[in-house]
Amino acid sequence: MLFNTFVHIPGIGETTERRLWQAGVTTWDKFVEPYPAFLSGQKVRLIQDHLARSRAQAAQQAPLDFLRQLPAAQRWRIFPHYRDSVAYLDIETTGLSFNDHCITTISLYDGKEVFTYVQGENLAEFAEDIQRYRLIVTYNGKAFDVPMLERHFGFRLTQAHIDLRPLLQGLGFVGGLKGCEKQMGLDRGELTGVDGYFAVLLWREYCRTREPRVLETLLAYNVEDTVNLESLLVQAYNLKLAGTPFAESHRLDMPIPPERAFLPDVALIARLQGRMRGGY
DNA sequence: AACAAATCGGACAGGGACTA
DNA sequence: TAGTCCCTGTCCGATTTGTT
Repeated sequence: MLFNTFVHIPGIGETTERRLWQAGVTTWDKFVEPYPAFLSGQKVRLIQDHLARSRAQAAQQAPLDFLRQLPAAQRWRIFPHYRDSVAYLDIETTGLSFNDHCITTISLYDGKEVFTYVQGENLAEFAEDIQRYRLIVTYNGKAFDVPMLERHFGFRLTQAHIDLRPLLQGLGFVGGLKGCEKQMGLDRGELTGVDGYFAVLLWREYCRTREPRVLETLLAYNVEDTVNLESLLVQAYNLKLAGTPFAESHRLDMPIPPERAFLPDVALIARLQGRMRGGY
């Protein structure tokens, strides 16, 4: 809903934007004479100036500049405009600490296809692949995944980035990725109970045994996280929309998850969980 | 266990409407 | 014109939150 947005203009907050919508100014093109009476001449000029700039940016396909002007709490609005170039992203590591950081696997989903990257195999390819996308979607990735990736690869990820954690928190969903999925009706099947720490154990087990099924289980978990990000963002988008006049017209359909490329080994999961409880 | 970012709450400033 | 008040937007600091 970029073309319905006015809060990117300094001096225009959510209240003024809502009043504009109520006055019938639901898109940039509808900001024409006669202007709503509650706006002073000064405000009218301010909005005119900024809209001219916004139109130019939209024409140049420079939505990144547009995004930077948008208050953090409103970044979700750009999502549909990037849908054809989005990377849902999640990484697994050898632990939580930034000191002994070591990325073990990366999973990337672009809405159609799943890509995975494994340390010791093809991890380096990620650096080039990620450049293809204009939007990154993560859960808590601003604080964890992105800094970790930037440190590992020595580059900066300059794409637009929607972090689902604060977005969902604002909608009342807290409790981590798994908690949010549960509250929003997503089911993990055999992977219920597998978490980030378990992924660390799976990697250790894989290093020890070199069993392909161990790696496949880890990747199944990693991919599940990534694929679910799309459903969560679509639901969050629709919930955000509910407070606007565009709830019906801009509503997004729930995505269809891709064919599962990796299958978890249920017996292995049970065995490792047993070992965890046993205190190993 | 460290860290980054967003949110929240409260304080503050400025525009605009109204009155005398 | 001066004085006042309300609404809106912004700023600052503290707090919340979750990642493997």
